[in-house]
Amino acid sequence: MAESSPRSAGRRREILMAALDCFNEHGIQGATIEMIREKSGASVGSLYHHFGNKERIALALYTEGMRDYHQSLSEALAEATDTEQGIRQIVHTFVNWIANHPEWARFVFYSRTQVAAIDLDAEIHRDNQNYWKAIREWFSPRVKKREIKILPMECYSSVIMGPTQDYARRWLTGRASTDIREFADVFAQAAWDALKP
Amino acid sequence: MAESSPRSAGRRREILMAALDCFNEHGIQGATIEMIREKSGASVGSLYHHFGNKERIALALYTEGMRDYHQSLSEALAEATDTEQGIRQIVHTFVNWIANHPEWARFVFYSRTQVAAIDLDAEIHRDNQNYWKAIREWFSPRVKKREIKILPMECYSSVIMGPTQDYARRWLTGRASTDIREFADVFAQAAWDALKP
Amino acid sequence: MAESSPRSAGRRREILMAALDCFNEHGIQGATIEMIREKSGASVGSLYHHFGNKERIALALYTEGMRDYHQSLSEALAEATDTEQGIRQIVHTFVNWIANHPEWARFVFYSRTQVAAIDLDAEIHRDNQNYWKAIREWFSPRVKKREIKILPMECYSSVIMGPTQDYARRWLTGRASTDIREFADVFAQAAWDALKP
Amino acid sequence: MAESSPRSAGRRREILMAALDCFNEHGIQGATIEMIREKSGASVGSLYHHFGNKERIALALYTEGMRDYHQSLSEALAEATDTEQGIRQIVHTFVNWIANHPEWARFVFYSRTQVAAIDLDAEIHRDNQNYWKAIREWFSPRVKKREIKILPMECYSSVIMGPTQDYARRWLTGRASTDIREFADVFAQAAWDALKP
DNA sequence: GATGAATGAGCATTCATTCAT
DNA sequence: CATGAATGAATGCTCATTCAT
Repeated sequence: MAESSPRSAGRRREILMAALDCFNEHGIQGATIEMIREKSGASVGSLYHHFGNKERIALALYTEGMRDYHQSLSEALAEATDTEQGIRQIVHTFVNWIANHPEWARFVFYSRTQVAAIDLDAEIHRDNQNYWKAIREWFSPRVKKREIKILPMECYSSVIMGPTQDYARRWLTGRASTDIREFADVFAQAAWDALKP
Repeated sequence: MAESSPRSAGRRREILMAALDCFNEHGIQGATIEMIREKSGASVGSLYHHFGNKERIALALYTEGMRDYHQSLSEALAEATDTEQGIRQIVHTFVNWIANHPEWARFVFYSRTQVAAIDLDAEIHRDNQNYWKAIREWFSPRVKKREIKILPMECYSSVIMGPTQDYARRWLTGRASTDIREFADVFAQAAWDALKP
Repeated sequence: MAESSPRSAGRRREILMAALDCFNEHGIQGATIEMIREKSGASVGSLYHHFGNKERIALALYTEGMRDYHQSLSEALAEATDTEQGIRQIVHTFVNWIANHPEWARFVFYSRTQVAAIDLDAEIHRDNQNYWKAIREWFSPRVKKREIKILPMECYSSVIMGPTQDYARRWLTGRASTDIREFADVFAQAAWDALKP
Repeated sequence: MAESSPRSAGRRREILMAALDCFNEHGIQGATIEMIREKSGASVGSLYHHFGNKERIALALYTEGMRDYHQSLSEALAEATDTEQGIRQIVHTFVNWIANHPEWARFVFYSRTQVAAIDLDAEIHRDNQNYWKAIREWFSPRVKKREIKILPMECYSSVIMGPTQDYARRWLTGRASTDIREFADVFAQAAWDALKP
């Protein structure tokens, strides 16, 4: 009663975390309610009480994960003093977030398509727009001042994040073994090399 | 590229192509035998006669897709005279293959994890090893001759293919609209910039 | 007809009325506690506090509905001076009650079987017996005095009420559109025609 | 293969008959697929193979039942030479059909509302229109020739069938014990009394 | 009296797979 | 090689009911 029922807040989180594991191990479709139930310790009814259906658990997971990442990035960009440092920060923030939340990162990478197909509300889409708006606001003036090389608009994110993302996918699925943090500088450098005027 | 092999003729091919669409639209798990049956025009019995079970349809699709791509790449590398041209060829070959087989590309990108979980035979794994061996054979001497910048081994493929791959994912799922071929040079340049000594 | 009894006041009545709508729309089995909760504005706990379970809501509804109708009929018969007028009164009272309480009438007609299966207490059965006893007491002397045509005992109620009841069912479910009151005389006449000696 | 697979025709019928019993005993909603499966001896999959879902079993049952009854009535009317005999035939045909197919009759009477709510295709509605059209074609000329008393159009069917229907409901649910056939003449007479000019 | 989170048995339905023809 | 009826384990989800606050 005091400040958000601790009981149910706990339940909700327990369910979410159990679902994260299950979805990563079996995919959203492959994971069963029963698996999530067993892992979370909640009852089936409780699962449905809190989320309504399986897809909405996935949606909540995706949304919360992305918000957490977007938050980290915003804070990093806010602190970046010059352009080069900002670009490097983008890569480092990404790498750190992945390393700190590998399960969440895996889910977000590998379930984007499926989750997007679910998002009736277009909640994710809205979140995404806000995110890109913030990114653009940081970039625009720097492109104008020619502190960043001119590229087709649609290529920037791929050029900056592509290598990191590719390695992250491999690392998160065990196809690459070296901790991604060891390569953060390599990828940050690659990004800046590709963008410096 | 060769004329369709006799094994792939008729019914078999129809089923495979129908399955490709279904898997891309619903995922391997989400697609049902009934969907594939309807789209292919074959009967349930015929599906099982040709492939044994659903997973093996996915496996066949993946294997054939990858082999076709590997073939293209081998041919391209064989023709590449110098190192820079080779690196550029890698990107261009990738881009062209994606543009010529978008449905197949989508499947291969988005179902890798699921298919890998299926591959009891480790057939894919073997194919992959052959592929990487060929790649290494092309690269090694050029790294030794210092025609390519020294990077941690595990980073090369991410640095070369990451941006292209990232854009390809966005394009194939409709999140980016400009034809990937228009950016082939941009990504080839980025790759070479990152690797030139 | 008396002012709502204290037991029926407030919450209890709100729940009953909400349940009536829900039962009519979805049937007793098809209506859910959640529907009744939403329509009544009460909480789940409150529903159970007042009625114990879903079936007992239906039972209460049926019992109160029937008692109200029986009451109307008793009063009507008490005022009937001669036999023909009495028979006509029976039909008119029925028609009026239906027209004044269409929702209640629908429930009572269409849920009789289901409610009967519930009535552990046989409360309804007892009510019914009292009702038929009263009817018989009004009829018997008139049959003896030959003021009513002799028919097999079990046929009387069907002959008197059948046409009205049939039309009522059709009207209450929208299969007939003309207000049943417009035909009250037609059906009263048919009843008397069938019974006059 | 010869003339409609006897195997599956049998299955279909077995399922239908099992469902009829279950629906009558528990209502459409109350009957479970498991009950029908057990009683019919078919597998769950077979049930769904033939009917698609539970509601469509009910629909098939209703449709086939009504068609059978409509057929009987058509034949009876076709043989009726004069008007009085025709009216009596309507009642007798109804009584006989009920007595010969009591389970089917119960289902049709007590599930009409629920089945109507299911009938997306309005198949029943179409059947019904054909039925009423045939009835009207028999009646119209006789009303014009004044061989039948003038009543409001919507009242005819209630006046003719109401008493029989009311008794049938009571008999089929055990609230009346005398075989309905014993009263066929009583109800036929009542109908003709109400309609003779 | 009121509230609503939690429970879990029960249900309709799906779908990969088999096999007789 | 082809067909499609049959199978039944597995699954997502519902909903009456309880009970701590």
